[in-house]
Amino acid sequence: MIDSRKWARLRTVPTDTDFERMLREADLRVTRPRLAVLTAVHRYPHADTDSIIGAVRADFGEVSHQAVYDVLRALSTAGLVRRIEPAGSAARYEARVGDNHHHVVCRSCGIIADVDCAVGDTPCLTASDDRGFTIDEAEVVYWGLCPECVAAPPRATAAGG
Amino acid sequence: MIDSRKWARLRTVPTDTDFERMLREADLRVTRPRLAVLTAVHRYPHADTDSIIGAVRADFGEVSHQAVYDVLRALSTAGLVRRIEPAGSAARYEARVGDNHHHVVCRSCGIIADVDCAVGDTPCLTASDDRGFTIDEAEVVYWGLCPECVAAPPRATAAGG
DNA sequence: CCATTTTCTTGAATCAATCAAGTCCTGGCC
DNA sequence: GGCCAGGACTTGATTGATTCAAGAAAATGG
Repeated sequence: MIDSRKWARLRTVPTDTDFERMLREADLRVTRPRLAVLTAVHRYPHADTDSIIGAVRADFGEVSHQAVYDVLRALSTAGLVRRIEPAGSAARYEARVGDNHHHVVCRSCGIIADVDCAVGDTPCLTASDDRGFTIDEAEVVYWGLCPECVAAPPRATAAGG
Repeated sequence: MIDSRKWARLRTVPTDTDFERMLREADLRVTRPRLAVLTAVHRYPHADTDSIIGAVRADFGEVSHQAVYDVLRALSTAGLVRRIEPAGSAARYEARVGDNHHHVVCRSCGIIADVDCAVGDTPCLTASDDRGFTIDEAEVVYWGLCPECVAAPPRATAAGG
């Protein structure tokens, strides 16, 4: 299911040592499950919790689903990963943090892609009327169809990614 | 819990007959549960399913939760109501449809307010790079704190509305 | 008023996520 | 290098929102 060798050939990515350092710098204890989850999120951007559990178990061994949930929460809180929840989908996670990028979601197959914001670093923060709210983030989700689904709509609705 | 008389004094809103006409025009059969749900969504914008069930039962009588779920789906599909799902919240519904407005969500109490888009009728539809997707909608959610929560953060986290 | 088709009721099931209690392990200390 | 305390992981149950399924009831067209 996962060919990490092939993947390693294709991209330059954080090593296990990098992940360890990231955890330490975030004041998080370094554990195998955490390294495995961090690796999985980097390897499979926008994966949902279940896929991450699968990936973690594939290249590390049995880990409880609860541990993965705990780790994902810890990493999100620490800012090492970002949690996204497109309507109609379970929570998904990505390792690209710190910039304010947005997402395109395919209505048909559910696949998600990143989109840089055109308006600068903290974009869109200007609502026409903020209703008195103190706004700190503008989240943008573009909905449509991915190239594959435009060409040939798949069997079922939503999912996968 | 619901003072419809007071509410009626304050706003001019669709009457029961209007709702009936809306349903017929959408090729939906006119039933008491549907009228009740449609009324509730108009009366309580951004309410979640559970609140809608409560409102429907309060001014109509016992209705199964399943019926409300079914009706909300039918109304959403027909475009008579719009379903929104802010991260961390259950599905919510609003009757303001047809325009592309956005939402501000309070991180503390969960309350939602409408925000008109500054950029025109079909705003934000221009992603910096659409990744080959065919985009048909841009959904914007502003996150922050509502005026009340800025002044005095409430007891618990998230919810209400 | 009847037939057809849709909608509603009842009750169970699913899925994602969380809670809780106990065991295990990491990191700091001697 | 071993010990301790608090944090992290395992196991198992539970919640909450939503959906599935089968039959009863009601709405529309004739």
